[in-house]
Amino acid sequence: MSITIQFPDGNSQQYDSQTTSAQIAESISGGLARVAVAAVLNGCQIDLSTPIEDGEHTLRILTPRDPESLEVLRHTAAHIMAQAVRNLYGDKVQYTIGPALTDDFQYGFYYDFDLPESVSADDFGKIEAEMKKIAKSKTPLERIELTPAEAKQQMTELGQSYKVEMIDDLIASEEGVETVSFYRQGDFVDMCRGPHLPNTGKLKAFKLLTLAGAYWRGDEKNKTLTRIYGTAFFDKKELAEHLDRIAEAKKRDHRILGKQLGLFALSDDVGPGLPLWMPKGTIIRMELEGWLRGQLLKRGYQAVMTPHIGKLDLYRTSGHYPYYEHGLFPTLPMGEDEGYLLKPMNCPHHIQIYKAAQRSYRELPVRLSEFGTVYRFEKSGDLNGLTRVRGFTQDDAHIFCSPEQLEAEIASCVELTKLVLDTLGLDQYRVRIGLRDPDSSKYTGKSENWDLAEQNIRNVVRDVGLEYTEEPGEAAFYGPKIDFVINDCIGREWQLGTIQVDYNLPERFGLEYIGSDNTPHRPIMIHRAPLGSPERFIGILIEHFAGAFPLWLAPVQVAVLPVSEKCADYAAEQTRILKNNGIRVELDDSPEKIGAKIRRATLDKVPYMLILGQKEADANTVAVRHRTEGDFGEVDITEFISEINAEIETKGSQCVANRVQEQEDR
RNA sequence: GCCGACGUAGCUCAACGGUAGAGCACAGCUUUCGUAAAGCUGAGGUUGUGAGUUCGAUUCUCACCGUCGGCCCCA
Repeated sequence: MSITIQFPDGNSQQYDSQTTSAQIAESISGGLARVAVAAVLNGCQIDLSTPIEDGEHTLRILTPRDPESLEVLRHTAAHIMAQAVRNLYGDKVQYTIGPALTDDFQYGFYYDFDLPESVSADDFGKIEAEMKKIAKSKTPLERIELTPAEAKQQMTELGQSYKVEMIDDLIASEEGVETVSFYRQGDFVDMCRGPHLPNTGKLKAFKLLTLAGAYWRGDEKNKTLTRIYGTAFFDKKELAEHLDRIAEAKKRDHRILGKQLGLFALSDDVGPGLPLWMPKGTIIRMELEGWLRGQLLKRGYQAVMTPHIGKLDLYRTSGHYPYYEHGLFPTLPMGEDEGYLLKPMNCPHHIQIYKAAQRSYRELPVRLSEFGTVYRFEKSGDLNGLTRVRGFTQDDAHIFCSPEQLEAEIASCVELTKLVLDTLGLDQYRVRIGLRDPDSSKYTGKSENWDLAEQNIRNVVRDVGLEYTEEPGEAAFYGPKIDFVINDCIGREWQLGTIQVDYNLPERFGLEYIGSDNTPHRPIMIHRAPLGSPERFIGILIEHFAGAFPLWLAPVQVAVLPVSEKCADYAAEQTRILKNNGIRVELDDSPEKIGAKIRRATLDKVPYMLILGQKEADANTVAVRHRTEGDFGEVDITEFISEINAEIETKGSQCVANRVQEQEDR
């Protein structure tokens, strides 16, 4: 008997029974055998040392060039780290899981341990040293397969209770299992699916990055394990580049830039998670909100305003209370009354506005919009700059419409959200459809309504041609939603825009409109927020632009920099002209040298600087300098104003830098 | 909330069991300057808060508050 192997190039080759992919690689070339990491047999990843069964197969040898190889490398790195931790902290260490991560911006792998003593990041040096020792030994990794009963017995003997639990789960799983695989490297054995590197010596570039707590199985009722994150690459240069990338990304952090640029502040005295908008940050918000208000008017929204608190009972009706009690600020007591809540959502208030008048089918859809500030008691450990706060605003609106109107309205919300992202150049987002988790009881309303709403959403995203993923369990408690999810500077995901279809709150609140048949009908609601929240959105925006906002959003659009006090009057006059033309301008009349003024304005990321000296005063011109493009030369102030106005109005698609570039090209 | 780390001047950071220092920023003076940092002088701190150990704590211990990284959660 023999095996027939078909290679990716289409060629086939016969081998003896039980040949391994390592041997096959060797038969192709010694070079391939040296760099081989693992193999893919009939689409499944296997170890190089796995003997191949008789028959016809396709086989691909993985080398560091293949993307899958990184996963194998990092997975083995996690095992080597586990062995290092065992060597240092002894046999009382309990092992749980240690997966490779290939999509994460920072981390390449982690391992969760239950440790007999506490470990801190200061210990990384000695763990890394131990890992280096293990790598240097070039110990082969050997796969061992046991029956579940044998595996369980061994793990029980070794006191590895988490592994015992995992084996029990494997046994109880629907498919059942015939074997449980382990990997041995020297005297260290860990239960693992594999595949792994052929030996530990291939791990040459790695670094431990962070230490964190993590609940066993992600359940906060369980014990907190110690998670160590690290990363690994095939060569040291890639690792160094990766670490540079992380360091570079961290410079965009909105919490650092927000402080440096004076955009917002958080004060211990006011309270955690309650951002304060400083004058320059407020400009960004007002510009963004003003633009969005204009878009809403065009789309037939009506602006409303509602108070920050409401009776507790309102939220019982909506279902927010007591379901979300853990996420609410405590009730404000009110004598005989049940008390009031700081509103965690605007929808109950908007619903009352809908209810405050009799509604006819002729006036649907009713689109009520409000930049409504809400308060949610986020857990202290969850707070994060502007991206996770306790007091924030939603660019909220609730659309009340008929079933016939619903999908067009959803589509319009998608269009608006995309317009917002496109206008700001946020093109790296993903779309998530949050569905209810069929096994959970946290959702309100009838199953038929949920099915309908989920179908409405699918219809729209398909029509619009959005790429999306469906994620059960991500729905709001009253309805499924379309979320626009964006990464921050270190790769964490944040939900910005959201569109939620809701058949349930109209029912809970008994909403109606009179149809053309002169009988009452129930409207459907859409909850939507294209920014999500200006706080979070601007937090992400700060990182997206690295603080260098486009002209229309820039807190200071033009810095006027007189070369010396001799031209102070001319500079003041030009400043006044710009101000009168609605430009946000700052005059730097400090007794600094021009280089220092330029430096200051550049660090403040002011888009345009006007350098004004005797020459410009004599010629009645301004010398324009761009924060990144440098000197643009002299121009008449009226021409400068019309150019930057064009850049402001077109949100940057037409800008002075382009004009100058064109001139240079000519 | 949980695990871990951190908290010193407005900011970034240093130092130390004997009550703290630099750079930038700030103020005053000098300089009036041409495309990313002029010079001098000065002011600025109950070392997050509270307790404990100690002759003495900012330093060591504990608690609390806050921040950061994860976990859980996210209407």
